[in-house]
Amino acid sequence: MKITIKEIAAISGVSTTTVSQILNNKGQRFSEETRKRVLKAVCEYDYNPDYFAKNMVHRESKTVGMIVPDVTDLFFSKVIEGVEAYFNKKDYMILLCNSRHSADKEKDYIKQLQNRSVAGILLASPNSLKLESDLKGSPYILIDRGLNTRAEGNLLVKEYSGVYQAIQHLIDNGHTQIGMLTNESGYYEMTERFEAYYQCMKDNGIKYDPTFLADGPVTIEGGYLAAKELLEKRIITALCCGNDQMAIGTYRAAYELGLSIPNDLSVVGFDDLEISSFLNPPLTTVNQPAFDIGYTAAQYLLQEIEQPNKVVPNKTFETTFIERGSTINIDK
Amino acid sequence: MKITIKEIAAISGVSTTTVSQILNNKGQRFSEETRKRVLKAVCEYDYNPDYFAKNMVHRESKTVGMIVPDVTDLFFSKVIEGVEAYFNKKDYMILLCNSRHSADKEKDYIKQLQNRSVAGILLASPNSLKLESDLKGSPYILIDRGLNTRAEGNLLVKEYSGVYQAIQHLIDNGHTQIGMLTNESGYYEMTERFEAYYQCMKDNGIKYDPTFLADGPVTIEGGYLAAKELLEKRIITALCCGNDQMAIGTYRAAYELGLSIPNDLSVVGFDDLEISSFLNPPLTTVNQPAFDIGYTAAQYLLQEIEQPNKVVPNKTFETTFIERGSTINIDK
DNA sequence: CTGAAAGCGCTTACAG
DNA sequence: CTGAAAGCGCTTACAG
Repeated sequence: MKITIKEIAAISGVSTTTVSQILNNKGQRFSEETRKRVLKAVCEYDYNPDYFAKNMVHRESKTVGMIVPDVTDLFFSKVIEGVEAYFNKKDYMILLCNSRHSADKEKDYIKQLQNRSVAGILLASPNSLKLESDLKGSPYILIDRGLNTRAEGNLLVKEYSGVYQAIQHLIDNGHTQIGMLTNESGYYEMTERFEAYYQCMKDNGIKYDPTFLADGPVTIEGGYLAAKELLEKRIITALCCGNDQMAIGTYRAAYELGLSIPNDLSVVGFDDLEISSFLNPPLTTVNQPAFDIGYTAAQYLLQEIEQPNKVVPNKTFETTFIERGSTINIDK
Repeated sequence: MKITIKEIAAISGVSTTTVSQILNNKGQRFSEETRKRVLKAVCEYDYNPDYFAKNMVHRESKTVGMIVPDVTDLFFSKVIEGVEAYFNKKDYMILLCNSRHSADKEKDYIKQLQNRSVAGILLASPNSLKLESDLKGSPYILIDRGLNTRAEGNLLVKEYSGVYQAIQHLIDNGHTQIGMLTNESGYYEMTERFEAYYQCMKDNGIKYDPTFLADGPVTIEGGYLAAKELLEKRIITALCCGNDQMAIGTYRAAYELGLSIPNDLSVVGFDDLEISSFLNPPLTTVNQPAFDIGYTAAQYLLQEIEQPNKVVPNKTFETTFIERGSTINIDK
């Protein structure tokens, strides 16, 4: 068992009150002599106040929970990195929960986290709207979820304008047969991205054809399967993928079907993962600042925790279209 | 504030002892009637014993710490997934720490975790040997670190035989000018992989040439830079990369230098990340079971926690050479 | 079958 | 300048 404040007190010949006060820089000045004596004992025996006992009285767990749909997802792992970076500076630690896209698990995790008296919860989930009532009671921030029922603390990403720009770019380069890989399981941003695709086509007078769409999980494998299905059935010159991971899957599908990117097929993604610029050819995509999103979410959550009455601002993150080698001009 | 056991007791007109006993299925049978009454109140007010108070007496934090060098690393995120999958079943939660490859940070994290009375620590680090003395006191398992000073609980991966096989495969296919991308910052497995390369070359009578080596961080970017440096200075027909991420970087370097994979350059990686089979061409690599490694590490740690006197076995994970499209036979 | 009391390791009024 | 005592919310001997 670890050494206790009582023992430190005994060793240095003072009361526990004194030890506690000195350690917390509280109360009146103690004689330099006793301070030294206490500090020496503390140091010597490597005394650290017990976390649980301390929390019994203070109720500051200095812990937040973070729930993500998939830790191995390249976008989310970058978000986690941002969250961790901020909270680490603030002496908070993160209980990481991997929900595997399951709303039930998310619900369980929220419950568990609340039972542990976490100071707050960061939730990244397509189901977050349904879960907001469960979240009540603890401060929380929703990540990767534009709209929610609150007026503040919303982190928005310009999904729409990013994709719109990408589609416009394709059209400007002579493409009209443009497909899209979507995901209809409830990710708000996927809906936004589709809307942008739809609207941009429309604005350019290109008729919308639902057979140019394929749906699948937002993973490499999901993109591969969706792309394969789509490319086998329709002839298109460009494909807008729901995210970079799906684009990576598309590369493979194209390869297997003997289509060369970008010559036979232009491809654009969304996210601008680190890996995307290393693909062959480098992926044209839309950048969103994953690390920053996590970092900011963490920052907002801490504000909610520490200053519950202060209004948490909303924040909109820019997206940037990045042209690389996977798209080509097909006008003669 | 949450509702307390005292209030539940008051509401159901019994003592806190009774409530506690009933909730924990302890003690003598209580009359069916009082059980019901208590349970009803518990349910109605959604009472949950306070985590900290409970721990004050039980000291079972049901929490483990996990320290990884980089959460965005594709190998580690897979390991995390495995760890989480196991502990979630066991009602444990994970405090995730991202050390960013810094030994100082690792040390801090260990300290912090211990102060929080975690039940155990999972450490993935090239510095783990140096840190073992800090770890003393809590149960721990080292991940991704073949040898340590302990006789038990070692997780070994057959790094050596995997790479040996890969190199032999290259040689059998006519390659003799084989380069390697290494990392000398202390990762045990990187050393193992290099050793295998070295030995296999030697066993096949190919003279070892240190200029066929390039060193760099075990990331995509690191692989890109190292490969570029190497490929610009030496003509080689095959390159063995320290891991798949470095191989991905190599694809880009080759692309920029106008080298076609596999025609101008055969490439092999290590890890068999999900993404690797989707590369263009699909990467020839050596599979190691990242998820399993995490899962098993978690399992072993839990055993150490729950049965401190029982010997934790050692376990060796197999690696499998997987031939895909990035290597070619260059014999006529 | 049930409850009063002690104790887990801290912190914090309060008193001197 | 310092300490005795109460209290945080539980659980667990112990007693009846």
